[in-house]
Amino acid sequence: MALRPTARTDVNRSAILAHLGAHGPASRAQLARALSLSPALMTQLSKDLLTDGLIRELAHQPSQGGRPARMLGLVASAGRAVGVKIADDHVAVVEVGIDGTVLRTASEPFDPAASTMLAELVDRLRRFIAGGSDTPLLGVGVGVPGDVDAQGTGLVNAPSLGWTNAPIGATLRRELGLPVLVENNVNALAVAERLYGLGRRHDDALIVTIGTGVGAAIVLDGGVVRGSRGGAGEIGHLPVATNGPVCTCGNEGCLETFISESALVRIARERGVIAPAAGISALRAAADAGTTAATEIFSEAGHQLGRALAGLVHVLDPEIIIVLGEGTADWSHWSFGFEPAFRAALMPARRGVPVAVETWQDDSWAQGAAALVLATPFDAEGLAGEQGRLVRQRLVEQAAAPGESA
Amino acid sequence: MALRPTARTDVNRSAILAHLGAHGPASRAQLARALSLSPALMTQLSKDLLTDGLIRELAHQPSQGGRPARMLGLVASAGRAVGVKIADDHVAVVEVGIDGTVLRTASEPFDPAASTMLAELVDRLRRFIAGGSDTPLLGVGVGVPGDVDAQGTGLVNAPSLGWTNAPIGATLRRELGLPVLVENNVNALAVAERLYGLGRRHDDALIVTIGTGVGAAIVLDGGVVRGSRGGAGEIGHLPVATNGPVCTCGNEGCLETFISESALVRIARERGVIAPAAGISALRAAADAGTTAATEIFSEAGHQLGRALAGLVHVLDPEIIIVLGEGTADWSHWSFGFEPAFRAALMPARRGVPVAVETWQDDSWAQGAAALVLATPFDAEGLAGEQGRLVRQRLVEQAAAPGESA
DNA sequence: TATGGTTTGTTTAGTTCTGAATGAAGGGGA
DNA sequence: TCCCCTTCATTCAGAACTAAACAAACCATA
Repeated sequence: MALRPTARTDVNRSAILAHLGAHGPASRAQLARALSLSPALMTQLSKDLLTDGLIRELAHQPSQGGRPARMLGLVASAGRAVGVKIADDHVAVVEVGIDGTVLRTASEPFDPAASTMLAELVDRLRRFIAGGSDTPLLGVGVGVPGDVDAQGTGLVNAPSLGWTNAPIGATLRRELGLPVLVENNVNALAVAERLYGLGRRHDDALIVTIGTGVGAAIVLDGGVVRGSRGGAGEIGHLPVATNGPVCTCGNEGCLETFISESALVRIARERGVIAPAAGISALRAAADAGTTAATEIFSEAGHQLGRALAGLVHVLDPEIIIVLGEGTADWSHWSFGFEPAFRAALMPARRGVPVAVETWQDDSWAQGAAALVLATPFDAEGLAGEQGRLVRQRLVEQAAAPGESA
Repeated sequence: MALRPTARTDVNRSAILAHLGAHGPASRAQLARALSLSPALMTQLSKDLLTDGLIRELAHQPSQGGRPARMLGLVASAGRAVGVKIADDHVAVVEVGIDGTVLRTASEPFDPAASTMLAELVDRLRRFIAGGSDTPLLGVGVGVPGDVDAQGTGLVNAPSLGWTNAPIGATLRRELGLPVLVENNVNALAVAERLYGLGRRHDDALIVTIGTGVGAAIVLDGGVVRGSRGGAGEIGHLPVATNGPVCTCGNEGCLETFISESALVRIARERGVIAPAAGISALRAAADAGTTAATEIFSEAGHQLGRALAGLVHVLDPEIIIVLGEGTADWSHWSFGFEPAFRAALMPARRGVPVAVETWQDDSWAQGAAALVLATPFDAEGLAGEQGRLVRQRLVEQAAAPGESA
């Protein structure tokens, strides 16, 4: 493919801002190296950004053998973003600063199958946004448990929510008058992980979530893989056994039927480890208390996950596997089965692939969605399309004239 | 002629040439759209290429509502490339024109485990190249059954050849004095498929080879995925059964233990379908003759492959699956088991993914390797690195001064 | 304390590329 | 036939970018 020099300055100015936001203050020389731009251009661009009030000069850094670097830092009030996580029973919303820090959170019950669903969603977001600070709001990121045709369009197919071609992006955009980016929730998480988490240092990573279900996002050559219809990363329906429980998808032996939360609960009930009406918390408590039958259930799940991920390491050759999600709270129990199965199933040449478990917070999903907005400056290939351009535009415009914010 | 064309012009000039080679003649406007360049720049670049004699103006095309397009086409004598396939018992070499057509082929026995292996390889290539036409030779592409650190470096790890960090790229480059690109053979095939085959119309594809082993290459967002160490696409060791035959990698239930050529032969012998000393051709003959026990073996292999590929469709969300390799000759037998297993294992939303079986020729592997050289112009991200730059340079220089001294 | 080396940042001159206006060449309807 | 529309291609002013030289600030070492 040829280079896309369209709107280069726009992309480069934003890339500087994003880099400062993601990696903290940096010198002009560091930025030039990181973004593959000439020092000459960095001088020019940083001058513009300084006069626009988007960045400012910080203290000098001690010399590293030559002239000491004058650091550049973001002006924190330059912008903020709103992230939305849509689940099958609630909506979580967060407001994050341009540097990725969470400023405000909210969570409310929500019925995605209701006919008034879209109006309700708009209403909730309007109220949340109204309560925010007065720094420019750059846009809204939405994470959904399903396939999204394109981030900028935001047409969602999510069987678990009962959605078929739900026009989330277009509707929110029209009603809120803001740039809106919609993406699969695991992919959004991967974007956040790449900006702020461990993925920052890895251009090829496999990001796996465990919780109510199991999901994955694929980072290759620094970008999150979407696939032809935005559906890449669906590892829950990898066949891992020739005969096994019947999955919701109609098949036997899907990975999900062994390791999803409901699968663990089902197994625990069958084996009498927990009461017929008890749930995952009972199983977790039993395992934490050292009940062998309970820890075995987690360990077996870890075993299945380990084998499946080893297969994916062979297919994708990532540098690292990063595990996230509500289920990571029980990782100590999973790892008993995971580690031996994973390592044994790997070819010798791949046996060194590290597996990292990131700390998980309640609002991580929504934070990931917000990262969609804050990541747009990196989006040179136009993954976010027109909406990404609008986000960049708002960042530059509103900072230049901070008076009328929507 | 331009005084000092920088990297970007170089890339764009080459992108034009590659597009013409891959997709046939095109108008300036079409090229501008395809390569995301402005029409203004296309005018400039095509003028340069015309005066350099690399392209020429063809006939007008009938109007499509406006001014008719004046088509531009490659000058066929602008260059050629050599492709090398290295297998565990022989080496195949082809010479292809800039438009991808095979001009000449050769195949000789070869022992990759011999200590004189590199010298032998150089010798064979020297002799082959000496017999070629006098159009400029742009470079040599090498396909190997193993992991390659980077196309331009060409450090190969190939257990099946007994190679550990074999410096194929550096050695050939030094000895031949030509740009050399080394890549995993399935990845090279994917590059060719993307340039000349069905993959031309698909930015996200899964390319699967069946034959002595089973392999895959992943095309995402238009590019062939290499993974962190050039090892992506290894699907032979996906775990597909909880207990099964022990694989050469030491595990149980790898896909390869069910569907590789040696696995089929082993099963056929166990079941008495073929004689204990007979091989794959005997099994094939039996199946072609309609022997149920033989067709069943293929059908079972198809079943396993179908389930595994369905899993990968969920993970990668390709637009299409393309099947290649020596084994495609028996596809009619495979498909009995493949189709139902594949379709059934897919989630409803993905059930429409087409599976295409491409015609296979003996020299397809080597042709794929040659495509590495001819594809370098597309290589904006520098996958081929310095060697790619050299290929482009040769293309421009040699065409600018054909025959004369430079 | 000079001297040379290193890293950072700026300036200058010149190239590459885009946007917008314009010309070129044809189709189709009243 | 004339007029408007579409698509293809070129021209030109100016923006974006780079390379290369230079200036600034600091360290190390003799």
